[in-house]
Amino acid sequence: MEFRHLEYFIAVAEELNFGRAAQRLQMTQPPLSQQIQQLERELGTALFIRTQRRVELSPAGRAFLPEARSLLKHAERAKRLANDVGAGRVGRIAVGFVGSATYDILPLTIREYRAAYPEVYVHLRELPTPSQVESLLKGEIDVGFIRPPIASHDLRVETLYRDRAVLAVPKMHPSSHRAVMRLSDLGGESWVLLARSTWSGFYDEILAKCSDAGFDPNIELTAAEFQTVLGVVAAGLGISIVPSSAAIFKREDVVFIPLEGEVPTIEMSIAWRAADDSAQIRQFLDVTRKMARNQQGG
Amino acid sequence: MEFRHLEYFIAVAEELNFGRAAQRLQMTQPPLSQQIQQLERELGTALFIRTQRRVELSPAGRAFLPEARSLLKHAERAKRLANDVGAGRVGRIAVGFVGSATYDILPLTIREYRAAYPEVYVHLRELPTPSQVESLLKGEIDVGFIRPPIASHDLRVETLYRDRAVLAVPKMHPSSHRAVMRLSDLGGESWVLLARSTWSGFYDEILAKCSDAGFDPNIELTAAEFQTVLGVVAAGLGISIVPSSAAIFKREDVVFIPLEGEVPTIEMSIAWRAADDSAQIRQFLDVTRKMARNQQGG
DNA sequence: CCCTCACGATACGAATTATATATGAATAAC
DNA sequence: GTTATTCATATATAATTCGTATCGTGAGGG
Repeated sequence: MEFRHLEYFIAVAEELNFGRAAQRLQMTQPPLSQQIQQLERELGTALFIRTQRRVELSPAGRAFLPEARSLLKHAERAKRLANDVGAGRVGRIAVGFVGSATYDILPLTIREYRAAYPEVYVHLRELPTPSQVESLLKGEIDVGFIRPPIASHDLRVETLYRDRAVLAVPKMHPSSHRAVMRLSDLGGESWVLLARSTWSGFYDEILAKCSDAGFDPNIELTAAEFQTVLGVVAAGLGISIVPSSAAIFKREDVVFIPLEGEVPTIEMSIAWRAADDSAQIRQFLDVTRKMARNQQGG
Repeated sequence: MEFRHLEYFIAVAEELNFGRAAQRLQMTQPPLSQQIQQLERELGTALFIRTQRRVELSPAGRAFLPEARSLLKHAERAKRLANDVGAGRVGRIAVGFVGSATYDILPLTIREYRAAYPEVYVHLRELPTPSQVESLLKGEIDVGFIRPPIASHDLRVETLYRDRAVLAVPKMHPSSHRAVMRLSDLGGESWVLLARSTWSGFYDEILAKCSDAGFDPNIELTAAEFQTVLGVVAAGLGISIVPSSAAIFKREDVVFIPLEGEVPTIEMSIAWRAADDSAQIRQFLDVTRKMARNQQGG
């Protein structure tokens, strides 16, 4: 039995006339008769009673008709489902992100993506960059907002935007009134940095830039989140370098001062499996890129 | 899309290897690859990710797999249903019957048929013979226990059993002690007969036999059921002729006396549409004939 | 009563389609 | 580097569907 037989059967059952049914099916009558006979042979029962003048459904045919219809409908649904999933209109995508992505790019992207693909379930998971690399490779997440650099040939990385690094100093600090500063002025300070485990690239680069500027920073303490870093700065325990976007945590007692010259690169990137060319990923990346562009302009 | 494609897809999805799947399907690998490609083209999406070394399901394939399985199951159910209905194992049969069939043949037959075909819904309807003829022709009932004769070329009739006609007289009747009587002895009696509308053949035959016996019966009244007839006989309003099976309505005040010589034919028959050669009818007739034989023997 | 029409079944050739064989390309394992 | 494995492609063959022509059978009309 093939779907063809079901379509033929339904046509004959509705027309109760082989000739008209054949016409409707864009074919001639003899093959239609044959196909119906073939179906009846397979079912082991007659579907029609041919009374040499009119055709009518047998009890078996009457029972089979709704089944045949529902089978065709079911098949259509299955086809559309496969197509929808293939086109990324329905499904699931697991998104990893570093904490600092929640300041701007993540909520924008997720909101936009959900509006465009309401049938895709978006699973969100906050993870530091190294864990995201693992999770991507394991397939636990499909895409991740990360802080470069990462090293894996199986992953693709794309920079979304670059942020200026700015100095964060307590309001009571003697230099808090200055419009701009340079790293080389800061040799004697105590430092509060974002923990290396959260963003190793940033940490290492700050150390490298300080070294270039001729000093070895005196690191008072490290914290896992920028919010905590700023809290500690506010308490007067030291100064820090943060992305300008961290300024959304506005505080009365902290002042942000732009840095002159070579500053640490502060990039937000998105990463995904190189082997994954699914529509979901493609579409999610498109939305993300668009949001990144908009944000950079603003 | 045809069922073939679904079977092929499931095989590949389960083996995740075109070669082994082809082997399982008793075919070679190239046509299997082609058929899968054809299916993917129709669905507008890839079902597998071929990574040149291993095959895995795409998201669309993962979504489509349970649908494909359920479609095949659904098709199997539909086939079995058609076959069951065609073979008369499930379905519905509407049975008409005259009141006097409830004395013996009807309950026996229905009980036996239900035991043999528990999935066939048996619809029962009490109707006098002429109404059954109409209902059979209209298709409102499929088979009927009737009292012959009936006249219709579109119906088939088969006699199930013949009953002796016996005389029913009140206990106080002067002849109530006699072992046997003949119609010709009964010229002067008052008669209570089953209404002509209930069983015209019987009524007409009694009149004919009486005429043969040399008298014209004085019909006091007619009733629609034998039970009522016997009640009136018991009340002493007259005597009657009834099938011996009507003796199940045993009453203290009525005596049944066998008739000698030519007695009215008392037949129970079964009728069905000549055009109807459905399995249900065939099987119901078989059961009915078997019950009729058993009963006659007993 | 014969003729014609309508309708489904059958017979057979043509076209389409699925399948098999042979082969290629790419990758992983030794 | 070589071999084995695996899926894709090209071409040939087999199967099957489909179209054309025709038959058989009732029903309706003249």
